[in-house]
Amino acid sequence: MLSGDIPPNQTIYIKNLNEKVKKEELKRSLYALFSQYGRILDVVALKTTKLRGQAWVVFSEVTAASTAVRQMQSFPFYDKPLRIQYAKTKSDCVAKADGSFVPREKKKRKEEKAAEKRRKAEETQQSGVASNGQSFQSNGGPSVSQTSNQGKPQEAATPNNILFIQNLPFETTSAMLQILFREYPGFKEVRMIEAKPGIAFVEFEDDMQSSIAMQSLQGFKITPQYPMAITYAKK
DNA sequence: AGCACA
Repeated sequence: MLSGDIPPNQTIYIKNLNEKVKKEELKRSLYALFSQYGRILDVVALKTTKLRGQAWVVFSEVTAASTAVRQMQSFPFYDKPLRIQYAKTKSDCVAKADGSFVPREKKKRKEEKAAEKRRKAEETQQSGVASNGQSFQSNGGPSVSQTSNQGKPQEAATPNNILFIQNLPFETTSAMLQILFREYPGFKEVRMIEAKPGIAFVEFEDDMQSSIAMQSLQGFKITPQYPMAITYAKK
């Protein structure tokens, strides 16, 4: 099997990520890029020596993960092709949702393993040694787990640097759209067609930049009754 | 290359 015989999982494991990208930006960009395949429950990325260059994107549906694995395979992301597989284990946020979550002991490192051993010994002989002097200060990360966003359903959406905007109020002008879209890096131009009111094309320099703008402005209302619907233009 | 949940 191409995915390295790992069974399907609603979480995808991504490697070969550009390690120069800062963690929060990386998470945001991954969220932006992958939310086209479905609702994302969490994005996990750490920059420890063991885990830099990798990330996990947790979808609410396995089918969304499958589509993402296929369609975003080798997608150039910060100048490096994504390598995507299914994750090997269930994500905590999923376990928490289905009730199977059990907080793990931190047996990641040798010292911690040793600590655990000590602890176990302690347990068995009921000695009251309060030896664990670790003042465990979690390094204050805001842990940007996205709150409930509306996920766009999963269709064969092939990324494109050109976005297709629909459901615009007829009075929308390209100048109005420019004001919105030019905030996003890589913006090139807005094109509208006189004969077809309510739609527009917005071009970016590349797929990634268009994806980020799409995610950010998805559903944006120019007027209250018209949330804009953004998809990739057809190639 | 590397599968975690600060």
